[in-house]
Amino acid sequence: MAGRPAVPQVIWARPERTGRGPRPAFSRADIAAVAVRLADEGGLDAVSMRHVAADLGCGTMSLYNYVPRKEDLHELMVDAVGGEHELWEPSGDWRADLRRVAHQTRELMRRHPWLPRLMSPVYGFSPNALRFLEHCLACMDPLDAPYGTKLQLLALLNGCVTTYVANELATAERTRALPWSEEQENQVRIAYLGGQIASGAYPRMAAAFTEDAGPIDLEAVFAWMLDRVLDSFTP
Amino acid sequence: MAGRPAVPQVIWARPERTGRGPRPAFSRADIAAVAVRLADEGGLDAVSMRHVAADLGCGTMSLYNYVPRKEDLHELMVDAVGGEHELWEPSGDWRADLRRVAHQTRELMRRHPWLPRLMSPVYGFSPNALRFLEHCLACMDPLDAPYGTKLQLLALLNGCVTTYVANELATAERTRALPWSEEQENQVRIAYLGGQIASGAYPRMAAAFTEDAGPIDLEAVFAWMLDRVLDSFTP
DNA sequence: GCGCACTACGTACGCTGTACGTAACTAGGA
DNA sequence: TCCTAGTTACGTACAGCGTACGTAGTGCGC
Repeated sequence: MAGRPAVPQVIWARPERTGRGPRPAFSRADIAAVAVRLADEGGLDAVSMRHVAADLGCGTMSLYNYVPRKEDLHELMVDAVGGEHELWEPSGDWRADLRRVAHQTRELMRRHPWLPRLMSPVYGFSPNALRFLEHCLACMDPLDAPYGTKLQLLALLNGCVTTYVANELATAERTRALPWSEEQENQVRIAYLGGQIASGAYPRMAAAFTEDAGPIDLEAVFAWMLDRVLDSFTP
Repeated sequence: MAGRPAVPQVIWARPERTGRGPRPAFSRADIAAVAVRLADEGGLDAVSMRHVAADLGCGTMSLYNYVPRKEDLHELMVDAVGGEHELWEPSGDWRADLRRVAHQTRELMRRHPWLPRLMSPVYGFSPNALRFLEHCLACMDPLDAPYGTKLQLLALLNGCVTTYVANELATAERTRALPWSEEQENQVRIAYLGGQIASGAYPRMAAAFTEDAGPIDLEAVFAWMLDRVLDSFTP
């Protein structure tokens, strides 16, 4: 009715097996694992329906029986690596626990550099995302605040971690597909930037870049950021 | 030499006009304006080399004389809307000024919902980005801290704003291309989520969703987040 | 045992970014 | 002043993408 409106579907609401017909040759976990491996090895661009199907050993269009749209494949991938989160018994110190969560998330994203680009609040309802959220809320049990506030803090924290790691990884991930090296690219960019700064139009930027700073300790900056966000939270 | 290594280029280092040959029919600003309009109207997917060229009124491949790679087109777009930032004389209250910057950035992203997806630190050296950074640093002149620290705070602030707005916009932007309505999609997702919560496996999530919360005030949450990040900063 | 819902998959369409070749044009050096 | 080298303009072509559709074949529920 109404033409062909294509009923919307959340892939998690679909049963993996309905009973009728031949038994499926693969599980969702199989498919997600293949897609994750492809993305880890060749970047997100290497994850195409054709590649995943070929790696699984089936025809391209067969994959559509398991994954109706490519976006659902992405959702499977995010959920699959979300399962790598280690969940522990909360210690009673919610700040320490959330710090640990954040560091773990950062490690997860460094293992799977494509993850930040796929992160989206609409994926927040996958099975492993629900387990993760529940765990974070459990860590915050000692904190006396409404759940709404806790969820806001979690969103803020995860947002900061995501952008931080995305920035960390942006250049590397971007460079992967380029025909020239990262140093070459950086050299050109720095040369251009140097010219702009030398023009005198941006005195503070110039000062910032000539400032005697020493090498940046990414770990320290990350920890600094976490402290900013967590320690400031006094409900 | 060395085969065809294709020398890397930052588009800003290329002069718009070299002197030789016929005078170009368009300026970079023209091209950026067209691309931005297309993205505003039809989402980022509507920005293809063919569409932009057609809208400019030239052949597809002619566009490559102005924009060597599609990524450069994105860089042009980010820079162009960066020019919409209103820059003012710093008030002396750096927190208030940065708050104003953040609100402006949010408005900018709501006008151009594709912006968060294109935001990347490698675009940070475009002309308008330099102007913007210089302005932010000027706002922070009353703050006694090394420029390195100021830049970290700026990165943190911009990161939070970006993810916050990205989350705000994700569903809307995502829904644009779907053949079914946003309510339909949400209904399906909520129904599924309700089933999961009712299973009893996620007691805190269940409590969070049954909590008497009232409607979320996105403005208030945004302001709350800014206060968290800014007020916590005591060098 | 019948029928139907499912799996499997080849073909095809429209779209993408862009490499390459060719023709027209114009400014700088002789 | 003319020549020529570097640019602009653009059509063609290719490889790859997501996926709609049609056609077999399979096995569970009735």
